[in-house]
Amino acid sequence: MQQIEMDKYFEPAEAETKWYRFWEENGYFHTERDAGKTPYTIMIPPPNITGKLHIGHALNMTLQDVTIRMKRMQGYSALWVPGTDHASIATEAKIVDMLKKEGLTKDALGREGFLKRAWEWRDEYGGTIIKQLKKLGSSCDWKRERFTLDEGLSQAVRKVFIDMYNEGLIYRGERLVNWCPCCHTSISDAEVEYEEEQGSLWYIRYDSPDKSYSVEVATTRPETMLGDTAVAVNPKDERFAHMIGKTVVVPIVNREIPVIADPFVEMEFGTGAVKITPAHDFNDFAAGKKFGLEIIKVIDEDGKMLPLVEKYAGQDILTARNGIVEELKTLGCLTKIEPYMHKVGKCYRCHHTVEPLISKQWFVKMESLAKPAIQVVKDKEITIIPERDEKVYCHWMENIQDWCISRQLWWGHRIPAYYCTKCGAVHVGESMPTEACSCGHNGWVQDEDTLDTWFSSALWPFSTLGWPTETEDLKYFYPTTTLITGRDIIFFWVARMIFSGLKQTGKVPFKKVVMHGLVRDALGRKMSKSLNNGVDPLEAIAEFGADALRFSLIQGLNLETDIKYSTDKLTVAKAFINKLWNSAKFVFGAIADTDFQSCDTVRLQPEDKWMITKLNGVIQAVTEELDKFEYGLALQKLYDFFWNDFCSTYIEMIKPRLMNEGAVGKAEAAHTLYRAMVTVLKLLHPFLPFVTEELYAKMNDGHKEPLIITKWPVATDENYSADYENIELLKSLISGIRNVRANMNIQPNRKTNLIVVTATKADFIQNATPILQKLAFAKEVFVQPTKDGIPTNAVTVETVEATVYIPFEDLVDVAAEIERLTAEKAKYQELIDRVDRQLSNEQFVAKAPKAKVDEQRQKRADYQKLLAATEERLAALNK
RNA sequence: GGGUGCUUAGCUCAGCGGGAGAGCAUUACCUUCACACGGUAGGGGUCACAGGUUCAAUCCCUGUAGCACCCACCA
Repeated sequence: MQQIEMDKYFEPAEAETKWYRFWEENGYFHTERDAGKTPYTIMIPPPNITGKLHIGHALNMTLQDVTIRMKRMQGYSALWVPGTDHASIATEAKIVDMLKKEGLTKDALGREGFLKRAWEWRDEYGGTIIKQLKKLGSSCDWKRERFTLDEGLSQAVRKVFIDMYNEGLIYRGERLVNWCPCCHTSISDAEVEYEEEQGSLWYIRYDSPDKSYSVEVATTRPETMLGDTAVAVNPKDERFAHMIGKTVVVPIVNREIPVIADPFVEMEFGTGAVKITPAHDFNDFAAGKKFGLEIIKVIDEDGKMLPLVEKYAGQDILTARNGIVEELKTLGCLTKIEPYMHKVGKCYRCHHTVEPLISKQWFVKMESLAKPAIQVVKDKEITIIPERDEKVYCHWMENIQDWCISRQLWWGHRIPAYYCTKCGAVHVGESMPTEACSCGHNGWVQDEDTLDTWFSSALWPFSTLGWPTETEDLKYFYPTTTLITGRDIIFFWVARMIFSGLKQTGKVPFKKVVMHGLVRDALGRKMSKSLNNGVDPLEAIAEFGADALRFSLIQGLNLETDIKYSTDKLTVAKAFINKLWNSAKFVFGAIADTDFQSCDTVRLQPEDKWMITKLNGVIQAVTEELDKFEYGLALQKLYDFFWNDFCSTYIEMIKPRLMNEGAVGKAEAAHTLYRAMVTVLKLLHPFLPFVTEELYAKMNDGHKEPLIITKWPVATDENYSADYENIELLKSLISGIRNVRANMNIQPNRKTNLIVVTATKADFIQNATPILQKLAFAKEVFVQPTKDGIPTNAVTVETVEATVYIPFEDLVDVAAEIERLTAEKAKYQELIDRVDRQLSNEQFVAKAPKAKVDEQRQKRADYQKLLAATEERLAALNK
């Protein structure tokens, strides 16, 4: 056997740079339409240009890359379109922060100046994130990289807005919206997160004008009372029946407001009466509309008090709240304060408390869009994986409210709406009207607002392929095949792509959606800056390599749950890669030394056939698991196969043949070894692209193509079940022998003769002598059909088809062997008893399937045989 | 308040109607010619709890508890 000159360990850094450049420069990531192939399209969830790669991106990218690399190898026209998202609100906030450090503000720069800075930001950080995606090994088609603010995508956005406006699906209205006073913009319902917070419940008494009766209300927000325009009670509530239709007076502002009755009021909660502030609460807004109440704004866009009462004007909410509570105390209207835990809406970007505010905004009418979007999922035109997320999706879609799409931000797609500066008439179109308004005035101004960032990403699957132009790419690659994304953006993004795709293209945007969980730390906590428990993927790559990071993210992965991640997983990954590296070194030596290509199947040995059988099994299993997006199981099956079957069993079994000149089937061993190694490299390539490509390049077998574009393995129909069973028997003999030797404390360097008694497997066992010598520490192996003439002083290993006798010579303790056999005997007896309990149960014999009953009978016979043999040995030793 | 899911070895996770599994960690032994980032053998689990269905339940059904996530206008 030749020794191959190879580094002791795989060096990731060098290989990663080398191979990534090689793949990219040779165009292996680039995909063109090919009528002879089936397209397989994945659109990247475009990362924001706000920051750097985090572990969640690493997981998401790895899963997409595993899938696209397999599909590429399977001969699909595999396209993975990359790109980035302008992320309006998040990016704008970052830029504002940056300006603040320079002593600048948005207003000081003006819209144009601000946008110039924003584009500079994009050029810098958009490039950074792309470089980092490449570090992971992502095989995206970079020639097709897109950005949500690209001209093409912007045109798609304008067209959608204009068309839907003309259809009446987009409208402008003055409504109560979620307002973030920090980001200074409206946000959609989906962008509000609710957090538990310790607050108080204040009880306030509202008297009637003549003080003949009064009503107490309970509120978590006393400051909004300045805008109260009614008190509501439940119509069934007799406590308040006498005052329904009458009035009470709001303290401080001394406004006389009606007492109204509506079933939405919970009689049991608080006092059973609720103050109505239509301008600052969704529930109250609805009630206000229903009862035609006046809407009085209390709080402005900055979260400051409006001048309803002079002394509170301009105060922030909490200051005003304290003042008002004090004043109510003085007036004697505050009857009780109790602590109260409640959920408060927070902005998902900046986590400031969201303020419901009356505002004129643009909305998408959802009802008609939601229905078909639910239908395609129910009809399985779109398969959501894991399946249970289907329910989550449908439930949300069925209860969807209109989508507020306008944002009071500058960074984004500006709304293509123009207003007459005289009469305010609205014109929606590609550009500013040149003609006069119907009022006769000719002066227009464009809407200042931009669109929700998700409005443009909703179009991503088709806008990236050239839509609204009916391009050839669009026809070929759309609908896309699979979307792989985190569960956290199911509503923000996945849902909106589905209804947008259906509406704009008449087709589903993708056929499958694969959703994965969040990456958490080892204790299951979210990774966050404040906890400082994050794992930096770039650091992990620097220390362990991109392959190791990818492996560590997939190992033990399931799509249902969040992923608990710890750096221990990187150590496991590194050990695996090391094992792969060294096994390859061994294989290269074997094939360099042998005319392995001249394999003759006639000379294949049982262990070769066993290996081929196992190989077919793993090819099928890995392919099936990956097609089900069971990445964790696919990798686990590969791991087990590679480590146990390939390395520990097969390589060890063929070493005697490879080491001996002229051994029977030497070329066949080398060939099977080669065949298995190539298959392992191919199956592992999607998971570990760099080390597998490096090893494949080092393999001196005359191949021309790099691994990335070789054919994915397919199982053959070779059937070697008899040989397979023989090797399984041999394995159990070997482990039995090792077991008793370890029990007897026999050192490995002490070889012993083996006498194998077998009526059925004599030839096979005799031929396996070199394997038994290597793996079972045998000196010589004698095979005989009966136990005639076997010496009494021997240790035994019993199997159903063969018994191994290991003569003692001098070192073995007879008493210990008797003890061991006694334990064996008890074990067999227990097994027999268990089977007997079943077989003596008439119900079991009568009702269980016949095959199962036969199986148990066979088991009993086998155990009985082993028990008898053990008893016989005991009797002999006891003499 | 509703919904969904989870609970299997110290940890991360498989499995699944008929003898409890893997990896890591741990114990003992071994530097044997690919690999000590290795090898061999071992220890460790009333498969959350309580009922039910069944000849048979870790696996199916119901309930309970704990945990997680999602949704929702009880002020």
